[in-house]
Amino acid sequence: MTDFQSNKKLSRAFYKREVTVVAKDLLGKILLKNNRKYPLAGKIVEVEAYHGDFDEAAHSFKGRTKRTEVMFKEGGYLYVYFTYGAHFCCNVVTGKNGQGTAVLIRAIEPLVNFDIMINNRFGRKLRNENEIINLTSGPGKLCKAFNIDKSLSGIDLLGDKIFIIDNKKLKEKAIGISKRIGITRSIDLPWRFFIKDNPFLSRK
DNA sequence: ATCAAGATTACCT
DNA sequence: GGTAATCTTGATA
Repeated sequence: MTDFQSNKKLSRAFYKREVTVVAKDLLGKILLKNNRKYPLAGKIVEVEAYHGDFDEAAHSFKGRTKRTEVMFKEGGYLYVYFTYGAHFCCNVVTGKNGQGTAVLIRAIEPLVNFDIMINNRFGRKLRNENEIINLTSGPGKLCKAFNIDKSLSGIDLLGDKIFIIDNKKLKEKAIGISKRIGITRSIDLPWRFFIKDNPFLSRK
């Protein structure tokens, strides 16, 4: 029993707060997915906030569609989308019902059952240690490693299949802030949050 | 029915 | 540093 497993699952109230607050507070927390027998777990080290009201980069900006419906739930649900014909990305829905705000999980530091994540991601065993740093250092990569796909979109993070558990609060000076990555609109919002100097970030 | 864009990644020089 | 791959979604006809 590793120590983080005795910590508490994050509450509905945690997720229902304002999206940038939740985004920052998710850093250092543990994402856990219960597989058949072995749990997959990793520390969240990089996130981005998206806000449907005035943020043109958010999928929810243009209103409800079949794809983005999940993003308008109340905080504490998972929103998964498919992009570039190849990758799934997972988000934590935040705020009140109908708001359309969510936090994209961009990078994770793997903690347990590396062999399963490695197999999920590469379809084989580890060839060299350099592949560890590349395992979950990006939104598409971590979904592959955790085997997260669209079938999990809309799932409740207060359930037992996939959830996030609490961890020690980070010091303010350990957190970095920047513009978001890979978008073409509303590019100046400083809504990317990351743990400074963590080796598992999507960009140096 | 057709089309363009995309919250990315891997592989190339 | 540049770009091809790949297909779902949402918009337009």
